[in-house]
Amino acid sequence: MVQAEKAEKQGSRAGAREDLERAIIDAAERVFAEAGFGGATMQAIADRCGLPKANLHYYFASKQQLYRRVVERIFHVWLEAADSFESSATPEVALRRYITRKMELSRTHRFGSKVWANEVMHGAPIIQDFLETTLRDWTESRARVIRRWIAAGSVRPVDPHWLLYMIWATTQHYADFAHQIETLNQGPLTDAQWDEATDTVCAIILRGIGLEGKA
Amino acid sequence: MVQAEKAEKQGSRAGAREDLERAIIDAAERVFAEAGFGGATMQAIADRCGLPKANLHYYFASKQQLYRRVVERIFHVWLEAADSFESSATPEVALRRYITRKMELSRTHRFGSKVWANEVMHGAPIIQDFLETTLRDWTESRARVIRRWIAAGSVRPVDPHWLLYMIWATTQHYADFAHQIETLNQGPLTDAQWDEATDTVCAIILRGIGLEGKA
DNA sequence: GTCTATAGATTGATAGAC
DNA sequence: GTCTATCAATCTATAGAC
Repeated sequence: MVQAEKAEKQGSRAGAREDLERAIIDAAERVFAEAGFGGATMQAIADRCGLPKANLHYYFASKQQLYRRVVERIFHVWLEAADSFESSATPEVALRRYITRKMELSRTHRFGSKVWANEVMHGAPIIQDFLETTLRDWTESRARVIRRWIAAGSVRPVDPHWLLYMIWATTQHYADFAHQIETLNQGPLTDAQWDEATDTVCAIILRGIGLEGKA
Repeated sequence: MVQAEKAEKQGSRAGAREDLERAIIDAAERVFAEAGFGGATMQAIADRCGLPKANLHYYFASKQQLYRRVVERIFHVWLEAADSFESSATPEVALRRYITRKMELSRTHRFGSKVWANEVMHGAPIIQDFLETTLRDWTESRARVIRRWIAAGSVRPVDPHWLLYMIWATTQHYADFAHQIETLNQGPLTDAQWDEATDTVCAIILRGIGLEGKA
């Protein structure tokens, strides 16, 4: 049973529209990830969620509006992943939690990550406002935390931006370049390989900024 | 003067066709990088290199064939960047040279990097054969070198694949996500910032695998 | 709210004069 | 080799019956 039908069964209660919209966004996320914005067609999205093409235009005014909802969703999931920066006691725990969470999200939200990468690579024509407001604020706030760690002597002096870019790049690579990794690996990564890759990424970055062994 | 005209001036000598093809590939690289394969149009490529659209089909039978030439080019540039693995005396020098070279290429070949990322993200429909042959052989050959370093005790024990993915991800991030970085930076990175980012990436990775300070 | 049918615009590719 | 003109296919978006 396709997702749209699952959502339809719950049609009697209040959240029916939200369920159907979510089914459409799920389908759109996959299609946009696999074909890019330009290569994706409303027909392909409609087919994937089992709805006539015209219904998509009933729920979302345009292809672009549907696309924006997809990009917004992964963006907010990532923002929440960094709560560890506030809630963790030490830099070691905070960074290890953040990297581990981002690796998990690369595994579970592969398609959303790809859509985001696509959008940014093409100059962020749809979500530039997010980059300039929410993402910039978020980044500077985390950079301040890292600078406090450096001032306290627990982290070696580095520009926090290069460190954050390294964490984003490395973790998201496992989603965005999953196809290349799986080709080289001759198959999908096993649970053990995901754990090992996560441990290695944590170990290299933490040791690289002078943290490993202190935790 | 557009690139196609520059190439045309040299029309009397033997390499005229090659010059024109290169001008077309240069234009195509930019357009594919900015719009993706699906979003790119032959018209946009023709406009960028100042040729009528029909001429592109004279030199390249199809949009897909032109695209493949673009992807092949960046791929071979990257392969050459790793000669340092054979020609360098120590792991420190080899890895530092490789990372530095990859960072330079992210700055000078931004568009090629984006086209490659796009292609892989969409499942490598056009260049899957490269992934399975050339890239796999290249990767395993470098992995063997890294394992020798580990056996010799100069590098901490890590699966070489996770290390290579980290280097690829981090360096290519500066090309693929250049727009995001420049938005957060409120402008393009300066020469000093590129140097600093490169040094920081080298330092974290080398220290992370137990090399920093030995060099 | 859902569907069929189609309008209106754009695209990759080609034909044929020069 | 180069150009203009155009075909055939495909796409987004909408109109209108139910």
